[in-house]
Amino acid sequence: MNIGKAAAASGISAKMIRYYEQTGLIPKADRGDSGYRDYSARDVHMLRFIRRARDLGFSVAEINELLNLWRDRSRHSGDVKRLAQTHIENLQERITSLQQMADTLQQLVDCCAGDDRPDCPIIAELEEATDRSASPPAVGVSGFRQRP
Amino acid sequence: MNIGKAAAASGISAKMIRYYEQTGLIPKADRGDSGYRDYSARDVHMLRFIRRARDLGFSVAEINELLNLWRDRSRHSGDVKRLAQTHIENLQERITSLQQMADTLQQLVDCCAGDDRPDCPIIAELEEATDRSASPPAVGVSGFRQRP
DNA sequence: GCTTGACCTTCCCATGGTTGGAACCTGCAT
DNA sequence: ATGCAGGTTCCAACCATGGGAAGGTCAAGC
Repeated sequence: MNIGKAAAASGISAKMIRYYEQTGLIPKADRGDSGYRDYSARDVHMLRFIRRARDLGFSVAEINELLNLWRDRSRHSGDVKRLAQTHIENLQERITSLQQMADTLQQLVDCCAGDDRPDCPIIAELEEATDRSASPPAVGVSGFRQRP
Repeated sequence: MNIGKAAAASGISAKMIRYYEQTGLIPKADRGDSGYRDYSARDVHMLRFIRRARDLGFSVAEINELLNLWRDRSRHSGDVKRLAQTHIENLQERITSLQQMADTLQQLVDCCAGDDRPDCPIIAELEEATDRSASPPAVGVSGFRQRP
């Protein structure tokens, strides 16, 4: 099977398959007489494995570990579980960080009139942070009010 | 004020200040006789503005727009609000995506015994996705059960 | 004056995962 | 034979950031 077929069958682009081979994530593919890479069903299986791991947000380094565990028939599921849990914690950290950004920004947006006047709490906040997390004003961010 | 002081005062590293200048996000700094960059309090103000925008997850391109709006005294707050709202949507998309990953993975982790045996629903899932989103099995992912 | 250490300058390189393109070769169908 | 689709390698770019080398400058202490 050519790299194009393998790409279509696995959901990983031909470009990335070559890249994974180059960086050692996957072993070097066999080559036919023409020099074209040749992939077996087993290879595609591995590529699909990689694809699903990427879909779950694992880094290439983590996928490397997962592949080793996958190949290791005497693996301990505890090792897999630890890896996954660490990754979940990683994801949660990123989520928390992004959510904080979104929340802060949403507060500002809620206070912004959004009209043709220049006064804007969003700009004001960026200009001079009021550290609302320490002492949140009850009335609203930066004291701005919507146009009545 | 030297770049080091400006960096400390703004929270942006000297490296990044030079980078922002090079890429045109900020104007070229004045230079003293020695060739050292010289920053005014106003410059630091702008750098802090940038820093806060980055803390809210805005990209450099978006910060460029924000800076233009900041400098524009006849800006329309509606423009700022739109920019911020688009960014919030962007953040929410990323959050949703990450949360889905975390949820899926958490389900798998919950089903994994995490002991010294090789059987592992996480590996099994990666090996052959069961597309649980389409028809979620009530009993558990991949039918794995914890060791009783 | 001279040394020392901290700071500045520019320039290049690396990260991670992915995509794009150029230049060239092969396989297959007409 | 001709053309096109798809393979090959290599090089570059993205974004934001950090690291480091090689060399110039400032300020303090002797």
